[in-house]
Amino acid sequence: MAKSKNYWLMKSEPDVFSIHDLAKSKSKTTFWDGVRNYQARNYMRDEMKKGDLVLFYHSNANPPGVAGTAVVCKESYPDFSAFDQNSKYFDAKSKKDEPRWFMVDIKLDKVFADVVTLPEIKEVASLKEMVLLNNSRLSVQPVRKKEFDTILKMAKQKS
DNA sequence: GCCAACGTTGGC
DNA sequence: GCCAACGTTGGC
Repeated sequence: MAKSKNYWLMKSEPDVFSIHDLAKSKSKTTFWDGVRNYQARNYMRDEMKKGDLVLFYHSNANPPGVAGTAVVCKESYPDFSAFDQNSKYFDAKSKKDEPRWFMVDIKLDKVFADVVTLPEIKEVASLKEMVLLNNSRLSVQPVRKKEFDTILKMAKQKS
């Protein structure tokens, strides 16, 4: 029996790290450092599995929206930026022998020809229950398969 | 740049 | 354990 995949949405500010930065990264892969929210951490640490699919969301962007997809290619391990005093993500409370923050690696899947924008997502009745629309501040969040597929379809229709 | 929503911190 | 104060996120 094939194991079932989980679906996620991860937010990044394109001024900091956009999907195009991911496309330019070595092996089109990056580590998702800097998450300092317990709920988001728990999803990454406990539930994200290799092969899970991710909607790559541009927050604080014009327009905000889903810019493409990625795949989880390495399961959770300590976020080493928390140990680095020179990092803006440094957290003295995260110890190497007892890390507080975790991250995963993701690899680019597709860059959408056009961003599926937040206003477009808001217009779709079947997407009304997305965490994105109901807990706008959570930067790593689960997405239902149906929602993931709907957004892929919207991206295709635009291209 | 504003500000609503919400998570975190810390005094008590 | 409550909750006020504060900081951050993120849409607009």
